[in-house]
Amino acid sequence: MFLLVEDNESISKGLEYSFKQNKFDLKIIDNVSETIVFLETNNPELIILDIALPDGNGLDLYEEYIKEKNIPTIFLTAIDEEETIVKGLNIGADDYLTKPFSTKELFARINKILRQRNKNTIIKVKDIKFDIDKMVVYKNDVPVELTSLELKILQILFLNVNRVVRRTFLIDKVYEWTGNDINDNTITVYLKRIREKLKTDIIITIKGIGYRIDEE
Amino acid sequence: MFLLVEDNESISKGLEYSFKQNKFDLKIIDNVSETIVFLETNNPELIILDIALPDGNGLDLYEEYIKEKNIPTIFLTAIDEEETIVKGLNIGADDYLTKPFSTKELFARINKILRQRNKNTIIKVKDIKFDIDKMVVYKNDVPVELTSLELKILQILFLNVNRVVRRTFLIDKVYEWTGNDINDNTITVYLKRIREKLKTDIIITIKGIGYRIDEE
DNA sequence: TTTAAAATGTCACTTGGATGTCACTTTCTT
DNA sequence: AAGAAAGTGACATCCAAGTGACATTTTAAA
Repeated sequence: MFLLVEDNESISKGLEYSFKQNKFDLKIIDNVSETIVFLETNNPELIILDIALPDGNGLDLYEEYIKEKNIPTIFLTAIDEEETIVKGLNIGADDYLTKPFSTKELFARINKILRQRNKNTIIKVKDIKFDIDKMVVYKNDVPVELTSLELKILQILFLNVNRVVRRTFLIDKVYEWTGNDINDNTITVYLKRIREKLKTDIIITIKGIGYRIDEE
Repeated sequence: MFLLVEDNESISKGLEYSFKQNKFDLKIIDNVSETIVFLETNNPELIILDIALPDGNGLDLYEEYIKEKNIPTIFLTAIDEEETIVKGLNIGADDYLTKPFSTKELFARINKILRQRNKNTIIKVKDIKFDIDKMVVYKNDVPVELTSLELKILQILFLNVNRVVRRTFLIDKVYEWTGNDINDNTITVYLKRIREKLKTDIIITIKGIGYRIDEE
């Protein structure tokens, strides 16, 4: 099932029709908050996401609720937003279209993404490989046994290669479901354990801020 | 056997040669009516179909005689027909190529389609075989008796070979029709029963995340 | 319709690895 | 050099998955 998040009715009605023509199941939502709720219990195979929405910003929505779920996303942007978006793009897994766009082009992009999808999403940095679909980490092609929280944390870092991940962000993401107050040191300890198991130095500490993985 | 329906001789001769090179059996027909007759008694595994034909339209031919037979089809189109075709496309099972195209690309698409085809019927991992069409599971070619829910769960795992399937996802999929709240442990128990019946270790537990079947 | 067998869903219990925190040390920054 | 942030090793606790048994529901057979 596909998800379209778009508040412009002329666009959403049009796509609704085209998708039906092609026998695709398309769910349409026109605001951020409903989308968040929807994603709690649904896993669309692909999301088409407008950037400008009545109650928020598509990019933020993506960063906070979609990225981690690793759902392929196509952004819809007005031309003047183009600059903004390209920056945040996890190119390969995601794509964007500038309005106005042709349905044909949209379908072409969907095809491209779904084709890629069938391959595994693997992120490689130096001698460490993270297979997101399998949720397995390899060092020199040998699987490394990580616990679920270690995986979760490392995944966040890998999904943000070349970008600093704040400690607070990690705590938020990893423990959002529970109401527990988590000791700040816990994150430190996990980072230690991850480094220990991977025997690697790819995770850089930025003191006072967080951690970052660099690719060369 | 493959079927090419194309009236442009420079294309058909070229492909005839390429297919022979690759030891593929290719039947060539240059019009609609003969194709209809041919399909009454033959079932090519894939059809490459030109849209513009001397005595009719490839799309109509497809709609009326091919679609129902569920034969994978690649359309050949001139650029200005592109708009028309994309609409009718059963994306995934079918594909299209814009003329001029490279033989290499054509073969790539054929491969892709045939791969999907095979993948969707029988999936084999180690000594376990899952026939999706029949919905039967074999261990060393001996059918194993699974209940319907056990099958459903195993099917989801097999359709996601090499990918983690989250427990929540399993619950969603298996019980989407009912509104019942399902005990989380239920999934655990089913996994136990499946493993018991199959006497296999192909289902890997990823603690805190879900389950995964790996093909080697 | 009745009845037995099979399927399904839940419970209580176990277990070993996962998790979170502490007290302490080291490193970085100014 | 001092203070703050991050790293370390050890430890107590917890919890997710696994298990066997059982109650209930569905199905098919008599």
